[in-house]
Amino acid sequence: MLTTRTHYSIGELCDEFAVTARALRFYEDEALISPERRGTTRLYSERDRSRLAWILRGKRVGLSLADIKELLDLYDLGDGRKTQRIKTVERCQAQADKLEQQRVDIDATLTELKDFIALVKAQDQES
Amino acid sequence: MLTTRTHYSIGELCDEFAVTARALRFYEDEALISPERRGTTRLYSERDRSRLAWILRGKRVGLSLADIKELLDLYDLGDGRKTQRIKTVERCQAQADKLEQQRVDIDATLTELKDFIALVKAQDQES
DNA sequence: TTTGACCTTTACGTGAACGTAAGGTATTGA
DNA sequence: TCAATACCTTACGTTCACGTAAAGGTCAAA
Repeated sequence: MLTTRTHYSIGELCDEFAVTARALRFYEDEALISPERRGTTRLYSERDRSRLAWILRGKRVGLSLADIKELLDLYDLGDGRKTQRIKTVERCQAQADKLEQQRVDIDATLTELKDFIALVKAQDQES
Repeated sequence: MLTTRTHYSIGELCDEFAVTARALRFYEDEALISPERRGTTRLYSERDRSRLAWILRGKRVGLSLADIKELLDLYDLGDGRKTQRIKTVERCQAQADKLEQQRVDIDATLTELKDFIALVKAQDQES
């Protein structure tokens, strides 16, 4: 039976995700993760681990920690009153729109970069 | 004859691209743009204008000003000795790889965001 | 001529996201 | 028993990308 680990030390997560312990503690200060403690030592659960993965992916696409926290909180709530659900959808949609625009920009930049690379490589051949 | 303007004041570029004059002067300090001067006043050419557009798109995809400067400089050079061309291709390829990864991350995040939005909207109907 | 709209420089301030000591605790293997 | 290893907290330092005065120059319209 291929079972997943239930707990990770801070060092293990650091190795797995290539982040520093300082960063993980900082995320905790900012209330993005809340690992348990055994004494003073942090014990990260599987859920903490996947939240961390989400955080890091959020960072890679350029979201601020504040944005990431907001989205994680919205996921956590998931429900709530109707007025709040409307706000939830609005905020998520706004982030989604930003990401769509980013995709367009990335595609344009990639096209230019690749064209330029091809150009320089061509010069390489002709010499 | 639909001709393009040849010069822009700092204020005009600020309006067009929705950036502050402080930002434009900062980019100049960092050697990303070098507008001419009429007296002390900056005169941006069409080329400066398109460089600015490039800079801002670079920022939107998460490049640092240092990265952007490097790429702009590489574009400017365009040629050079063979050893340098190799480095040029390497650096460009590295940035391109980073952007490809970012696309993947954006797609994943977008999928999750949209699924979540759909979920919350569905809850909205059922109440 | 003076008001207002622009432009300039110099220089200190700011928020985000950690880095980096400095010093202490707890467990573990030689 | 002693040293290494891994964890902890507190707190000041750092980089990036500008923001924000403060103080002033230039030019056109009223």
